[in-house]
Amino acid sequence: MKLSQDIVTIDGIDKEILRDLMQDARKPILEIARKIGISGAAIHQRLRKLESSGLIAGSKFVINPKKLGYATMAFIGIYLDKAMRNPEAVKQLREIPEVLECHYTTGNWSILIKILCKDNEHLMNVLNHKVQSIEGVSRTETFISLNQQIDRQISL
Amino acid sequence: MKLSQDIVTIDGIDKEILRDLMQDARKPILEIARKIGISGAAIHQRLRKLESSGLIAGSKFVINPKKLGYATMAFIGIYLDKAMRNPEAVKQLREIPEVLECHYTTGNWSILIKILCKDNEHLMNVLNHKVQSIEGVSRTETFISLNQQIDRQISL
DNA sequence: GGTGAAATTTACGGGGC
DNA sequence: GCCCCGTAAATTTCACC
Repeated sequence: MKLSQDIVTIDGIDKEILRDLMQDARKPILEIARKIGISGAAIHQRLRKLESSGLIAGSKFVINPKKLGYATMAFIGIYLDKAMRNPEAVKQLREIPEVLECHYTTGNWSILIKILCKDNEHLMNVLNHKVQSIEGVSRTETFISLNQQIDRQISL
Repeated sequence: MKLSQDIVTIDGIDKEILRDLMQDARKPILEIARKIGISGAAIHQRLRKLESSGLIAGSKFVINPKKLGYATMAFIGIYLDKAMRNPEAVKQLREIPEVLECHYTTGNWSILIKILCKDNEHLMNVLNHKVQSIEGVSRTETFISLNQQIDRQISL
């Protein structure tokens, strides 16, 4: 088991395996094996090593939120009164299911969040009744994503 | 086959299946079946329906970028000279592998991107030599993510 | 690291209810 | 919409090189 701070080195075969699975997590290992030209067992043990190294964080089904009526994504920059209140504010942000990401950031804001709502009215409700009511939040700046053109992971 | 604009309605069993697979795309269907208490075939045909409805967009292996030395995430607001140049600018942003997301946004900027680099120096290089050199980009504002506290999908 | 084969478990599809 | 069942395929582990 590698230590958490270690950097993992991978070769071309690892990259090929990961590229395939990053695109489709349920792609059969044997199919990848046939394509690359090594045995399924070899890929299996490479994956086990990559998992235990921590490079593979997991796998996810990806849902299309629009199909559930969630069509409004927005980024919200948050100004906090005191930097010391940050952990408590994050804890409360975590309780808001519409919040998908939360970053401590450099620059104007203390925190930047990504939020997913059904529509503008829903967004307004979340902003006014949930985000703004968190203690320490003094002001917010909202940027609605009119259209997401790129969405991908790190390229190997 | 449902039309693209249709909203999909799902019941509690669908939610349970999806919640499991959103957390681990390789979780065996039979395991989910045993947990829920219905047959694997039932889950199988529910998944087929959810896929053809477009609600399931796919599946992904999730990589931990820090293990490859990518430790600096940043959001960059981009001002463009002319709104008409947007499609061309996005096309060029797509060629920059460090760019993970790209959104047309309301507010100050024309575009907001999320970027992933190894360190601050790498980020500076991408900004100065790749992003800033795109025609139409007049100014940028950078917000470095010091720490990402929340990262999740829509909750069902 | 890799192979190849055996054993186990899953995925998949049809027919019935 | 779900179950049972048969077939095909995938996963996983093993001894061996």
